[in-house]
Amino acid sequence: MSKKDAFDLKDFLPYLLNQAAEVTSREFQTYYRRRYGMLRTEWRVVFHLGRYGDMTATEICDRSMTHKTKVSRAVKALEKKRFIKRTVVEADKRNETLSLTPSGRAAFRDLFSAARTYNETVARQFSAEDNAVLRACLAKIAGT
Amino acid sequence: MSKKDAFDLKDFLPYLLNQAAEVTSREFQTYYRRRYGMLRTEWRVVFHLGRYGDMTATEICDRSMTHKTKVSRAVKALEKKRFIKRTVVEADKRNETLSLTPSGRAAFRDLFSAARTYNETVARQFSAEDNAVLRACLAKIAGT
DNA sequence: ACATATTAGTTGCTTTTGTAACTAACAAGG
DNA sequence: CCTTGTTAGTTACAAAAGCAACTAATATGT
Repeated sequence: MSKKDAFDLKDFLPYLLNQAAEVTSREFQTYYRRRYGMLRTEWRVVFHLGRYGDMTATEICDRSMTHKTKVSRAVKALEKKRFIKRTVVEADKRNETLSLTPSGRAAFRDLFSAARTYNETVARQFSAEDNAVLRACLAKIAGT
Repeated sequence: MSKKDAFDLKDFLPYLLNQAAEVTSREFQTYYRRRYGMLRTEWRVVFHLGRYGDMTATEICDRSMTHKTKVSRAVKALEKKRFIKRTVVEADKRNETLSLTPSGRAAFRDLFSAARTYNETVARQFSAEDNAVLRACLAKIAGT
């Protein structure tokens, strides 16, 4: 973006962000997809339950900024694959607490460590300072 | 990602990148969507033709790393809206040169300047150095 | 020249996502 | 209680994307 007219697709942040997001998503996808037949939102749900403990679908929506229909469908699919189970909350029967089954927990442990490893292979390309800047900028843009 | 076990969704680059990409895409989308009824790939096609001149669909695929079916459908839609037209290349009748119509050119000028403005509002949040780091990291991750 | 491979682009079918309308459970004011 | 409003979650329908098979044109090796 040096000169006035030299505005290029590669200078356009929405484009850059999309390309980068697509590359990393595709790469990591192979783990949860090939190995567990999960979709991205399903992996996110498993991540939340495994990392933060049992919670309701709405809590997952709030924490991961994901729309409730996406989470609803992910929960249904994960239940069918026996990775999670639901328990209606007696005190308020609108709520269902979600929790991992043993095989869900096993999948989580595997994917969690794969995620850390993958994350490090991406991060290793950059210096510690650049990594910090990158993460801070992304978090700010994402509005977190 | 400070301690060994403190690996969080917000430390996971594919997640961060996706969130950031989604926010900016949604924001900028309103321009081409509301004003011209375009989809993202359509806007990319218009951008390419307006910024770099006439070219074929395959060239757009290569330059924007977009799959050919997406471009094919975008071209069809843009043609229907009278933003672009196609001309079969006589030397090799498999190729079609795409070019903007007058109203396509007008839309491009408008969107091009909106894109620059939007880009600056995002970039303004960060120092020049951080912007450079951000862009370099994204470009590297995207593999460009 | 002819069988085979490659390239440009399209189409059909399936999967995934988005939007909005819906049910069921609960809350709160009168 | 009973109307009105909210919240959790689901579902139906439409829009969009992915994938693989397809047509048509050209290139290549023999």
